[in-house]
Amino acid sequence: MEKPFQLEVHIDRDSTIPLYQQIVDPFEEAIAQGHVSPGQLVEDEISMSKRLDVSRPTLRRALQELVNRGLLVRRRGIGTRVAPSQIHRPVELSSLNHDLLEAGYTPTSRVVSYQVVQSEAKVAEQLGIKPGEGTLHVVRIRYIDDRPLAILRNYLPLDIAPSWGELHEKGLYDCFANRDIKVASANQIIGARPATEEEARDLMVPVGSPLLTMNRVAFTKDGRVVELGEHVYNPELYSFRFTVFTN
Amino acid sequence: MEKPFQLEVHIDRDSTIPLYQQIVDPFEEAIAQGHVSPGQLVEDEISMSKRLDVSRPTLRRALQELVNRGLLVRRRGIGTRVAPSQIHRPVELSSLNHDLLEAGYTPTSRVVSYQVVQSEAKVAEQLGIKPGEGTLHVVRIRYIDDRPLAILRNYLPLDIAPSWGELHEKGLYDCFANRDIKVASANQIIGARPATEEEARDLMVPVGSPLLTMNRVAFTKDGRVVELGEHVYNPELYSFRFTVFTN
DNA sequence: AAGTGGTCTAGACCACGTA
DNA sequence: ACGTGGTCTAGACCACTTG
Repeated sequence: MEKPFQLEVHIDRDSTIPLYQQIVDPFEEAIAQGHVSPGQLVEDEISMSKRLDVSRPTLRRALQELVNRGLLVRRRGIGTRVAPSQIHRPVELSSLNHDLLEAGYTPTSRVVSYQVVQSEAKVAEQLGIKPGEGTLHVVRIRYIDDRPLAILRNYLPLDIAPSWGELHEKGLYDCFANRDIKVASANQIIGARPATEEEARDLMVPVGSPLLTMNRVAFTKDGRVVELGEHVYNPELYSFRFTVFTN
Repeated sequence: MEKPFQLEVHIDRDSTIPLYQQIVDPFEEAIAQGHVSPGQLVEDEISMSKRLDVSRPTLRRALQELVNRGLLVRRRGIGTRVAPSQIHRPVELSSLNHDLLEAGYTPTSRVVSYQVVQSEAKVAEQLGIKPGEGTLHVVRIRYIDDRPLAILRNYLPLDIAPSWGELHEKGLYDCFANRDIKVASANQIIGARPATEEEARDLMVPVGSPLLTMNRVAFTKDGRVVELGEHVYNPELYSFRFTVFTN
């Protein structure tokens, strides 16, 4: 007999937060905090729905969400278990950026260029505006512990463009949040190429040394383009980590 | 008045395929085939559930799945629309690999090394075996149109290791499929670094030129590690493209 | 046989946006 | 006021695994 994990949570039926969300969030937190061990059996959905006094479909919706995020594994006839730790605790590896952040260093950004330019054909097409129309071109350099980490080049629609001062103080996405703009999805392309002379100077690396590149087009859920990014990273300080799920 | 799109689909209640799946798949196909325009309004869920003779929760489940995949956008009080094309038709850009595939060239692989080795500490830890235990180490070179595209280095558990001949004929994941092994998730790390002498020779690029690297640990849904990959790509021929959704 | 998760139903009420 | 999607319920039946 294995003792199943019972999530301790109080459901507030007067809250505006959906019931399933009131289960998902604490459960995710419990896993993140290590209050449940990876691989541990979880209380079955019938008991849990009775105990928390929600309907089975509602509880199932919560559990399904956690399965989608890779935190739970369910097997018919067997039960529900917390996913093995490796899956939701991505490998620690060599990214100085990550190490420095863990060590408490804070990243800083410097705006090195901020100007409205006529959009070239390619940029205009991706932004969904006419070629030649104005767009804000911003170049920032990101540092961590005073070491240059990346050059961030962005094209932004003028009507949602953050001010210079705003950008200097906060990240781009914080500026968006202040305008109630939520990025819902983004197309990304990751590649590599040699550093140009200017990039080498800005990042303090040899000319021609490898750079990690990321091009991004970000959308709101309505499909509006809000950001076009062309970023280059020093690969000795930065790498991309993520978990993919197959369907 | 805008005419909403009505999905033409026959629901087979005797099929073993779930009803919602019988809606998801054709809908996805209809969007991929361009039978619906991006941004086009979709029939509301009440009408659609009546028309297809399924319950509203069942239809909602299908639509929600399509929303999760970024194919539909729903707004309360407004309706459901096909997502803008940019979101589900990722940018065409400079990847010779992609171009060559489109042009009909077929990729080939050559197994350059196939041997059982004692696992080093790091490899053993990631594979979930004891250090020194045996593991199959495979090195392949992938070509496209006779140009070397990538060096694929893999460590595999011995009990699911494909034979040399098998690997030569098919891809690694095809070999897994033959053993009824389904990869459910993978942790990936993408970075860049200079080519070593050996890599430069294999990929026919200058020593020290930029390479795109991808390290992957692949899991079954039970959390079992089935593959450990250390791949390097010629960045002039290959890049990673994907869409991310924020929650 | 018993217990698990997977699918499906018919209906209710609510929140939001438009008119 | 109306129509849209969002949430929730109580219960049914099925498929799979284990004892």
